[in-house]
Amino acid sequence: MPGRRNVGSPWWHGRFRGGGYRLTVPRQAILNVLSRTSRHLSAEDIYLEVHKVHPHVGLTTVYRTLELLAEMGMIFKFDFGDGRARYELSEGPKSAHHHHLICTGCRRVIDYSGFMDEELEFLKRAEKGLAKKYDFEIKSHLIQFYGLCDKCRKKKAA
Amino acid sequence: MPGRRNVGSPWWHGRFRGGGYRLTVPRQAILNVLSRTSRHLSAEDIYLEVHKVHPHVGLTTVYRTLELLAEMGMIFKFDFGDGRARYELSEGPKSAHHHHLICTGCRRVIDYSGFMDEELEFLKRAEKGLAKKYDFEIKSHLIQFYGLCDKCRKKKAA
DNA sequence: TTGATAATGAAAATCGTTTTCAATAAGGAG
DNA sequence: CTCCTTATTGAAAACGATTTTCATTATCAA
Ligand SMILES: [Mn+2]
Ligand SMILES: [Mn+2]
Ligand SMILES: [Zn+2]
Ligand SMILES: [Zn+2]
Repeated sequence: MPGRRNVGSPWWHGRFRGGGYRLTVPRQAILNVLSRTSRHLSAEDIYLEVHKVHPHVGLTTVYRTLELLAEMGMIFKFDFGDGRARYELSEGPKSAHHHHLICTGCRRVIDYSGFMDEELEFLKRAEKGLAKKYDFEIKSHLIQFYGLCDKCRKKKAA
Repeated sequence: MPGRRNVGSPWWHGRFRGGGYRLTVPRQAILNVLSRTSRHLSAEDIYLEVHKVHPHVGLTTVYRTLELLAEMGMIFKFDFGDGRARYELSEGPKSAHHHHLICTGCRRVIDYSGFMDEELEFLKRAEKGLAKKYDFEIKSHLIQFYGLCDKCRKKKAA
């Protein structure tokens, strides 16, 4: 039965071995949760989700794992202004480079991935200019738009 | 002695009267601190600075005032990733629209105000496209670049 | 199978920020 | 100017997300 051996061995296994890290049950569970959702989960959200399958996994471990994954560049950590950090997978089959629209009325967060060509153009120029002007090497960027979603705009009008 | 009357009556006085707010000693002191610096102060930074002149002003009042000023749009509140909010005046004689370069090596924050024409171009297109695609009305934006400053880059090379 | 040690979990600690509540003071009315 | 309403304040306590501590457990290379 060839091909059966690697079932349950997702794409991220190699990343851990490389860094000298151990691939533990909590870490796999957390990565599974993150890879299944397109939402922007908090540490507690993830803890609760993991808890359904692995009730013994603690919130502390969730925090530690998220910190590690962020260091490894496997997840992004965001501050959308509601007092808790939120996380999402940075790579993998599903996720693509995107930014966020944040509704200041209802706190809804919308993934936004259009106009990446314009953005790339802007970033390329900025990167070059900033490197020269401030002797600063850009590694990553954060772009967020704040405003009102359709529902909140209609609510306001009423 | 015409012209003497308004000494000590800065440009922001009118903003308070308009909103039905009282222009108190702590609020003026906080605005004075913010208007004198180009740094990105935390609530405690501001508290300590105000404390030199007005030792009776409490940290609680600083937090409350900062919240009010942010609501009024007179200051911006930032998260540069060091676990505390940082503030800067959003308008006034000195400040101009700008964004931030954040060194992930030493946490230094550099004000960046070049290439605003490119940015404006990008934002204009994004705004229009997002309004149509997501029915979302952009009110403001946050752009931050992360990377390594000159000193940290040299340190790393050594 | 075994040993070194990375990783874990429960509880306590941390720390920036918010809430509580009685006392104070800004500023309009008279 | 004086009085009065009430917005504002300050000290202390509460809050809540995140981090630290430390004894126990589990990973995985040998
Ligand atoms: Mn997203
Ligand atoms: Mn700035
Ligand atoms: Zn909304
Ligand atoms: Zn640096």
